Amino acid sequence: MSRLSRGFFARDTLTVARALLGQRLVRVMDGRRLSGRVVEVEAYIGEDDQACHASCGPTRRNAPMYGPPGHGYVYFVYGMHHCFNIVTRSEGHPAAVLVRALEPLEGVEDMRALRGGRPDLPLTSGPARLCQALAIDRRFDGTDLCASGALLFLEQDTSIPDGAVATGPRVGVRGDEVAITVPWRFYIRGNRYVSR
DNA sequence: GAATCGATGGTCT
DNA sequence: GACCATCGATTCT
Repeated sequence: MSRLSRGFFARDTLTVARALLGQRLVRVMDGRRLSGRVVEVEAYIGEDDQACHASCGPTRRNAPMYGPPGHGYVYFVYGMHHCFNIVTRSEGHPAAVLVRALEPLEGVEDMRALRGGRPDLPLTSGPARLCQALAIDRRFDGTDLCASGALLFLEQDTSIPDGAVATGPRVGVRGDEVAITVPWRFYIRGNRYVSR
């Protein structure tokens, strides 16, 4: 199973978002692998995108978005949730892809425990849920997903044909008409693990 | 099934 | 002090 390298993430953000569908996000915890196939993502691109955290220019929080590609950008919202993004393009261009949903593959029992042991709640269908299931928090903010020895990284997995990819407006965003309507959400059509 | 609401704290002006 | 790239429970039709 080959790891996705820097060059994969250094491309145009929409290209990266589309290409991430079907790839495997892997978290190594206590020597065990927790992983899931990426089934839903959203792109946030540049200071002109009013829904992007970089829309007000560089701040302490969004600093990783301005950094090199292939790094994590993890932020804390609503006083209790984390969301995981992958930085794209090149240093100085603030853009990232939010991972919104995974299809659980490895370490399902560990994920269940991390989610509170509740059998009735979805494991990884939602940006905050997957962070909880994979124990992703701000320790991974700014970390290199391409480094050897990384505890969070991506592996090449399933190739998704164009016909199986759906797009639409991003979920839960605010901003101008463009930000609200631009179809920068990508997901695998019909996949049961896509959020909402 | 849809709509609504409370929880809870970091970040930025 | 306002604003959240959410979730889960509750309360409706």
